[in-house]
Amino acid sequence: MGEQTTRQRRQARTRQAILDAARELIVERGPDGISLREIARRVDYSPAGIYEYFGSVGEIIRATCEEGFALLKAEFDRVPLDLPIPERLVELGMAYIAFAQRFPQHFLLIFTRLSSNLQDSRASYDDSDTYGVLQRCVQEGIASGVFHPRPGFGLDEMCHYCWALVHGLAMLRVTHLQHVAQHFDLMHRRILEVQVSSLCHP
Amino acid sequence: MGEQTTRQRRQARTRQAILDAARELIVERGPDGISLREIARRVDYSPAGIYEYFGSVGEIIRATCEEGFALLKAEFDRVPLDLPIPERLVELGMAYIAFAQRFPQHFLLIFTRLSSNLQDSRASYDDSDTYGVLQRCVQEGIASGVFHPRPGFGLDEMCHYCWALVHGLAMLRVTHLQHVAQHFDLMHRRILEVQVSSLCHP
DNA sequence: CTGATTTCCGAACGCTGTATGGAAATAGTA
DNA sequence: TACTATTTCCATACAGCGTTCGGAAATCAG
Repeated sequence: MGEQTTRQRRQARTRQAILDAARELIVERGPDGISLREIARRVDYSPAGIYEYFGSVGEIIRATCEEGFALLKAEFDRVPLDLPIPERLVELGMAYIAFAQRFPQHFLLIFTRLSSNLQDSRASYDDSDTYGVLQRCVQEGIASGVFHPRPGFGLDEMCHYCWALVHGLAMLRVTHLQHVAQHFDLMHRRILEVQVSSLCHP
Repeated sequence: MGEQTTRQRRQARTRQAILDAARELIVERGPDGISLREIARRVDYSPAGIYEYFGSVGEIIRATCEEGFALLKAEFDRVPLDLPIPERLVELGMAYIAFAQRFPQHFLLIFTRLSSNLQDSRASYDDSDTYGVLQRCVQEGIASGVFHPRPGFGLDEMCHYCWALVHGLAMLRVTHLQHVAQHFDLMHRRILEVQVSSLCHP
């Protein structure tokens, strides 16, 4: 049993080393720069040796994306829970965008490569309950009477509304506007404030 | 001179055949499925022969994206100009989303591969003035007093607000929600209506 | 018909992900 | 400790990719 754990620990350490190399590679070269052979070089393995730990390069990408979701969740957790709900919703949105700006390659990997990967393996992934954070915030806003749902525009629509906007803002920032030096933070905040206020007034 | 035009016409026809093959390939296999060698096979050329017409596979992608922008512009042009401005803005957004749903591979190519392509060649691309359509519509709304700008939330912010939301809705639809059978059209419309109304009330 | 130019391709280079079969290292057991 | 079984790891090979280069073929201009 102790020996088994020794093996498992070694296995886990190697797995993590592979994921670390993958993460560095993504940061350096972007989503297209991921290469199983380059990862193998960095962890001093042969290309074939990697297959003992991951079944394909797609699995490595999936695992790296899950690490990314954990990072996003960490950004969410830094938003104070005692903030008034409208402000909290704005801050959650800003956290989403901040994540995209701080880890643009991770963000792009998750939202432009993950889904095309999954249609092959049909497997799911762990998003660290990031959507749940949004959902609970909006739900709280509705329950406390701050947000006003109407027929055909309830919790689901509100959540999708919020998610789509911050997703669009973040995505545009790291793709089409990636080379624009201007700071968008203030504009983003103003936009989010307008959106949140549109949830308040019926 | 007549002979020159003969050559130029032949050249243009071959170029178009290459782009047609590229477009079909994208539709069949998605943004990752583009292959210069497969394009060459379909137009009965050798891989090296393609380089007489395009300097790299990146150039083919750029040209295909520009074709995509023209398609998007065509969707925009189907929106009646005599519609009241708020409804017109909603319809423009729906047209954007409709384009993404009708040509998901084109949409993904444009908004997830084009920008990573361009950082290499530093070159620009023709977006068929699609952003201009949005800008003029919002501008008209402000000028006619339907939309109410405020300090720190003027034309630019409004446009970015609108673009980001529809972009997020469209992107989520064709990536993370691509396998959800449910029809999102009604939800999208409701969301856009809420957003546009938030531009009207100060 | 001749010379210049454009068009096209065969071959090669270096890169990629992945499958296979067997060697090396490690583990459990007698 | 010695033997067997399992896990770990790699050399090799295969098929694909984008791109470059040199020269052949076709087309053009004079």
